[in-house]
Amino acid sequence: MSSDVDQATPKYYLLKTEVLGLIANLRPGTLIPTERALAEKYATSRTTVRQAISELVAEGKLGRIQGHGTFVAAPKVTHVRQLTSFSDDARSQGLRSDSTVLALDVVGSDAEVSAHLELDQGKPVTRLERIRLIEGEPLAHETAWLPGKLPRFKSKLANSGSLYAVLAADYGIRIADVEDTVETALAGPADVRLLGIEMGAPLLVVHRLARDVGGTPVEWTRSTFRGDRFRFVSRVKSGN
Amino acid sequence: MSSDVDQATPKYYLLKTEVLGLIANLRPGTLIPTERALAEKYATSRTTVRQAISELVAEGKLGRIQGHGTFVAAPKVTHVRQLTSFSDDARSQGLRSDSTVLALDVVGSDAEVSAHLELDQGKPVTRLERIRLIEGEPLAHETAWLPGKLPRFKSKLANSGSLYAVLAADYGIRIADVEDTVETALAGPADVRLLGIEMGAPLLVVHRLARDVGGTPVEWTRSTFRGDRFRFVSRVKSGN
DNA sequence: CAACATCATTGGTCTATGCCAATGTTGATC
DNA sequence: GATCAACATTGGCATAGACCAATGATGTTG
Repeated sequence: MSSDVDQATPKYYLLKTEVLGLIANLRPGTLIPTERALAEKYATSRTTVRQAISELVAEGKLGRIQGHGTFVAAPKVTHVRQLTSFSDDARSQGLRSDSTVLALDVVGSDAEVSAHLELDQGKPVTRLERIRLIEGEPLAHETAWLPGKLPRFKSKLANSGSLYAVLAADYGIRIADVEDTVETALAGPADVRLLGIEMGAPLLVVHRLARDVGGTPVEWTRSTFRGDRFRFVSRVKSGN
Repeated sequence: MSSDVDQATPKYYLLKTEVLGLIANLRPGTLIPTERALAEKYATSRTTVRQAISELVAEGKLGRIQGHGTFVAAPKVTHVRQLTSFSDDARSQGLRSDSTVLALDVVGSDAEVSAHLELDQGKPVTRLERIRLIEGEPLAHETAWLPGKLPRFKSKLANSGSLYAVLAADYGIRIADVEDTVETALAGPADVRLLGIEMGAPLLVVHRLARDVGGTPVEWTRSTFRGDRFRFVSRVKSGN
């Protein structure tokens, strides 16, 4: 029967608020006190300090480097998605965008890919796996599957860097319709290795299905974005 | 020397994978062993078990209730966003949608709201704060700000439940363009209270700015969605 | 039989502590 | 002066244990 909200606020959450106040006016990169120092200052245990710090790291407010310290994080990068690709988006914001190709090959489609591309399982699909960087920092891990084989795809992609531009210019494939799904996930060892984040960090997992004018699927992509450095923006205009 | 795999992957992550295997073929709602039992079974401490379980809860794979136990979670709800609203989206999927109005009043716009609605600070705006439920379960906390006062807004909204339908039918406001930004956050005490989730759970925070045909902002909304039960879907069609 | 008090169980929070891994500094060596 | 080894510092992982809070079963009582 009793109203009972504030009484129950755990100490680690109060500490989290406290640290937020500490860093409010600090520039990105500024080191904050060590975990052991904070534990002593606020008369608590290092475990409790770590729980507070961990959540602030997961939210993108702090960063930490083992052996170095914990520091104020840089503001989030904003990313715009329309019918454009990653590289176009970045360019439109005046940001330097790069990508590292991890794999570019033709493989047999598995159950998931074939279902989305509406192909029979095992049919050849072109797989393009890339790390996407903005301002030199890895922000996303992206794997795209395209139906069939694309002749001289590698060299053409190397020139442009923009998948959608190559598809349109060299293969006559025009994207007419995309559907994105966004959900949260937590970073595992593979994400840690590829994106340079820490275990358990929140991720935005985006699946994109693109179709051409006739409604035929032409691209199925799974992208993993750093949740701490990223905002997903979609603009929709009424067709009426 | 060292066996390299042990060193690379922390024990809590191995345990996480182990538990994923345990629940792979279990129906939602099935209780898994208690934290103390798991700690004993895998010869580890309860702290380590909790770190593994906590991440699985954050990912929406498990749920837990204090005093009761830890159980397999239900699959995610899919949510479609176009130029539609929450209620329309749910209906199109055959899901029962409700909303609880927490606040419906006229307030002076603060700095953030006035900036987005392109008003002078302090100008009156209509504030509508709601909890959104699907199938009786709270999934989102949503606060919308609309420029000015809307006569008889309360009664009109009560009839329809759909904000966009009311705006169009009763006030002649037609949305022509929306921009959504999506980012991750972690649940604090207020989110815990309103959405019935646990501290530190990942959230999707969506800001929406809607404009009419003339480009005038007509709605600024901040929505907080449960990251564990939700997928954000946006469909974009080419206007070319 | 219904209502209530009791109590064991289970998750939630916190402490205190230890060792490992990565980093950066200090100082010896060439 | 440059190089490299040793060491201190800092975050990362894990243990063992304690107490609290919510839940649900058990048993008592009116």
